[in-house]
Amino acid sequence: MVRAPCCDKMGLKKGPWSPEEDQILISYIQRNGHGNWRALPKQAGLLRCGKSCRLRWMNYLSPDIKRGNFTKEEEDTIIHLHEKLGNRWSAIASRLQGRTDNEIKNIWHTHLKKRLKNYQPPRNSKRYYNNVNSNSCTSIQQEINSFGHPPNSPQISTSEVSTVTADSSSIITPATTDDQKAIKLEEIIDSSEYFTEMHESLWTNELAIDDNSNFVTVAGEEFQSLDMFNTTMEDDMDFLFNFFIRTEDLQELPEL
DNA sequence: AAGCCTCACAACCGCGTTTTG
DNA sequence: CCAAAACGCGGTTGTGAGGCT
Repeated sequence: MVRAPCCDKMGLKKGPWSPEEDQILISYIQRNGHGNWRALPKQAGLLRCGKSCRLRWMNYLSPDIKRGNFTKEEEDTIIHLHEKLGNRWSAIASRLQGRTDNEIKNIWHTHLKKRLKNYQPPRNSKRYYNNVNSNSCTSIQQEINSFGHPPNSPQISTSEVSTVTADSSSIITPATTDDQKAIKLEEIIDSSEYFTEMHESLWTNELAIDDNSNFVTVAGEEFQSLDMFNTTMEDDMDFLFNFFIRTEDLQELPEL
């Protein structure tokens, strides 16, 4: 592959964008879209390379971008997804509405890495999930909505509350008992399609899925196996439970 | 007040992948 | 099918702002 000459070799401008340049780029894209980044700067009258224009638009000017500080919930999600996906910043960004890969990469290097630096997850961490705060509930719901969710199943709503039924759709219900907030995982995905077996057991104040004791979660006890899940769902369940564990762990992380 | 240091983040660079002719 | 062009990603750097001495 032949490398395109870099901007300075073509006499193009580099460095920070001026408000005037921003305005030209915004106006042009609003009028014409951005079908061809290579051709865009010339057509728009910008002395920038297409790559620079694309980056400026994608990372800063696009109206889809959410500005402002990351919430604790977003940070927790990033930490979890990084654990799951590694440095695949764009994949992480795709699961955080309005955040760019560059932004996530930056916040990882400047904030979150430090936050994790002195933290070692407990060995043999207990795979129970209890006493989770409501923000985490929301995070989990967002995660499940955006990850591994079967195409036809409904999205999870924070306000949804239900009881288990044989054909219930995926619902995670934040259940509050006194000061405790816990997750009651009632049924994640339609059992007939995504689970080889799904017992209709019901828990409150703990995350638990029962499969005739093959896979049991009780506060203080570890999960035992994922054998109950069929292969199409296994990765997603692995993700889900890792997330529960991580979220639990994260509650012990020091604040910045 | 000045100089130095640290931090945050926008932007660049190089390379792999995908698209196009 | 192939080469060139374009795109997109992740690592890295440059720079301005703010804090500290």
